[in-house]
Amino acid sequence: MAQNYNVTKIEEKWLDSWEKQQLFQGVTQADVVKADAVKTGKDPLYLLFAFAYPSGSGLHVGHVESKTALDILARYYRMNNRDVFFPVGWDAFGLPAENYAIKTGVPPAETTRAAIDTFRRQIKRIGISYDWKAELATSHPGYYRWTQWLFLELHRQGLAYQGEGVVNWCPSCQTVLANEQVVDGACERCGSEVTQKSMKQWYFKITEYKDELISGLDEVDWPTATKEQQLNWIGRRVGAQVQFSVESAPDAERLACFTTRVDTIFGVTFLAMSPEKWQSSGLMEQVSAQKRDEIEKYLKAAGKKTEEQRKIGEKDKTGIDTGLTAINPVNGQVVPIYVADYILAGYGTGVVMGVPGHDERDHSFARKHQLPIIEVITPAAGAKKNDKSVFTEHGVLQNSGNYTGLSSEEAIGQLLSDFNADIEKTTTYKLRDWLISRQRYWGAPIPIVYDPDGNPHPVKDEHLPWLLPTDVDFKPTGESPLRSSQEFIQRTEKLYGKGWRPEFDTMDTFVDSSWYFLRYLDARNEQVFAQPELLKYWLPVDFYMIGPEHIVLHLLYSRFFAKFLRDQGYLEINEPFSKMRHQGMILGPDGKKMSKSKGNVINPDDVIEKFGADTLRVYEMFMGPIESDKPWDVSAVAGVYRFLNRIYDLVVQVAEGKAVTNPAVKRKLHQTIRKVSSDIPALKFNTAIAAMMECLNDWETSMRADKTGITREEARYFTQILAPFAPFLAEELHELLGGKHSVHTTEWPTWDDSIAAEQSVEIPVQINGKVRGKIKLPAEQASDQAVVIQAARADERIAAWLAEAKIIKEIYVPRKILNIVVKI
RNA sequence: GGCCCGGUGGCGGAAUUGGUAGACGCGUCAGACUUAAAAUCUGAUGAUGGCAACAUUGUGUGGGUUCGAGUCCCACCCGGGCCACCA
Repeated sequence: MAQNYNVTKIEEKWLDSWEKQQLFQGVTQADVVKADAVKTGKDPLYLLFAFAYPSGSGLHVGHVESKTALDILARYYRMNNRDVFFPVGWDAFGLPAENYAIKTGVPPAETTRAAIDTFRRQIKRIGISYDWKAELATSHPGYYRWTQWLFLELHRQGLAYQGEGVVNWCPSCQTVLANEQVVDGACERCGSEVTQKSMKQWYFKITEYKDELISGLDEVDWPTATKEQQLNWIGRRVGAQVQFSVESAPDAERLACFTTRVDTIFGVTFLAMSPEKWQSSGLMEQVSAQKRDEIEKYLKAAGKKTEEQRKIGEKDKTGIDTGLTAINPVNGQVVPIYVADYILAGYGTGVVMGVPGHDERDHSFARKHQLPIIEVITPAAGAKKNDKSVFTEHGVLQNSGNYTGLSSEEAIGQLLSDFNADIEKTTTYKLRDWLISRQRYWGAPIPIVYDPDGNPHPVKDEHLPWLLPTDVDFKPTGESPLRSSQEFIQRTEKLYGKGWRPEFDTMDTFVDSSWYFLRYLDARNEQVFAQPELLKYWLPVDFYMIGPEHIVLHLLYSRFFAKFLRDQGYLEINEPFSKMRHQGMILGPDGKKMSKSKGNVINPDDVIEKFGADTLRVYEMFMGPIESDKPWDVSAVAGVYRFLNRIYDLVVQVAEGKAVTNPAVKRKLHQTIRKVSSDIPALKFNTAIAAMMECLNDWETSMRADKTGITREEARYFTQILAPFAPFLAEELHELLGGKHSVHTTEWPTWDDSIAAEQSVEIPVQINGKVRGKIKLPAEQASDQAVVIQAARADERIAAWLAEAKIIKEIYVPRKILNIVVKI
């Protein structure tokens, strides 16, 4: 009877053998690649997995899922004669290692190295066919030397600049955060409340590419949701800027308001300025002395508010009347000017025309401050009214002078042309420049030095890599840890002169992780970040698998770098990632997100120990569609293990000889090859596995019945289509069946449609859309409608249904269904 | 509040994109083997009624289009994710 095959022994045997053969390695050597490309004429394929942060807890089942999925593609395409590049690396800089260092004093370099070693061992153990020769880690000087080079390139082009500004400050991490890293007013990483602080920081001018970052999305095959989120983040809005002059100070600069709804301009009953805008406007001078105190008080209170409190303010819109008034350029209406903290400083102009009739925020502000509310838009005829008190959609203008009766769209166009001195078409964006300075240790040092007068200068090329010092105190002080390094300061003075100081901040780790896919192509090159020939040969990335958590930032930044490098002549592509998909999350057996505190974590090592890596891989691929979230099912894993054991059992029987082809099983095999061959490129791994299971079931049944099934050669096809999924078992079985070389270097089997074709067809027969019977016909007769109808009428059950009825219509969809429409 | 996914047996999920709903796997039940258990094998398994053939019903809800709807259209309900005082 079937005995479990010795998983551990087999898997370890092949691990060893593959390692010795250096299977799948070495493709990144420039000369090899060029020679290969010319000689073989192979079609290059770049498969990319979003590299991981090597956390101390090691590989989890989620990693296994996405890595296996890509590995299946890599193996499949190699067998289909594509030149596959499938690299691996580590997003090794980052906070967890530094926080650990703060706690224990163990340098991040050490913990990171240990973590990488663990990951590497685990990844090899599950048989991922990475090209290890291209392995990289962002914390390695050989890598961050080029991160620094990239910074300097941007600097040279004026796209890396220093700016003083109010920044998000995380008091717990003791660092500045990018806007993108602030979630609901809290630090994305540690959850502490973020405060505001004014500092001098380095920025990358990503806004330079804002329009191209939008239009480029048309070129790529990405999930629409991802594109939407990118668009949402860039936040392009077309609207108008309306100039309001200040009535009480005719000489003062006019106030520009951004609005997407100029059509509501007759409904303006006040102007509102953000506190920040007010402070920089100089309007305070125009205000009476007693008002001034009140306003100062308000500004102070607003400045103290945290993001969280501002949110609560959604319901309670505070603000203060400045006593100043402005003139509506369209109708000359005089309206009061308020300072209100619900106005965002960073969006539009920081001044808003208040239209309480048609904007919910303005509405609640107006009610609180007893300002008039004018209705100037009504729903268009036929349009549905929603029951909200404030009508915020487009409609038809009312109480709007000459414009009354126009639609919103018409009015916007008219106003823009009638008032071109005061109303100007404008586009605004939410996207801000990227703040990259971090007051942290474990990151790439910003390659800038300051002269004794405090002016920044780029670190000279010959001084790269601008090494991260090691003699630092990790304890957070609110200042950059690099300040505590004697070596760092001495180095700077030695190389640049007395009184020179290095930049003490390091770069946001997103900088490291947003160009690694370029470095993979030539990871050991010390002259350039990658040779042009290699970049040209491999780019763009053909398929990128990435977790949904990196949708916005990582992709935006990577695209920005690619476009920048293209403009500098290094790349020829517009978009770095042609096709992208996201893997779903593997949930615990309880259907909840895995977490240590819930105790529902599945450890891949345990599964490997019990069932082997093949079972782990096949199970994870069988769970369901790759992009959806799915819970772990402990007993279903055993089902996959049974499946693999049954394959082993059958193949051993075949290898022992005496196997004869059973035409039905052979047909099934060809159908299965066809199905698996189309499912893999479509990422439908679960149905590919189901098809192999079906094939095995037929094969097994036939073997049991009369010792027939498929021959040794045909069984080898089966091991070949199994190989991407279960590389260890497939290799073992292939050898058992007398395969000369590794199954992974064989050519993908082809199927024969004529063998795969079914000989007889079963056609369901419906009466009025309900299946009442089935008829079986030889395949060649099934396309003849007359024959099919005749056969259907001859069928006993159908005849009974037709006896009392009058046939109205017969619809035959060849080989699929016959529907007889009758009247009873 | 906006946008994006999704809702199919006891469970994970299939369904040639408008053509037999429930492939495949898990679980459950019954049986074989066993002193027994595990493992393995065989069969059954959406629900309701029936000894059975079979009938009715069934893909979140209510309508619609169609010879035919899980699939398309309209309205709604529920769950998940992302964004959100963005004017």
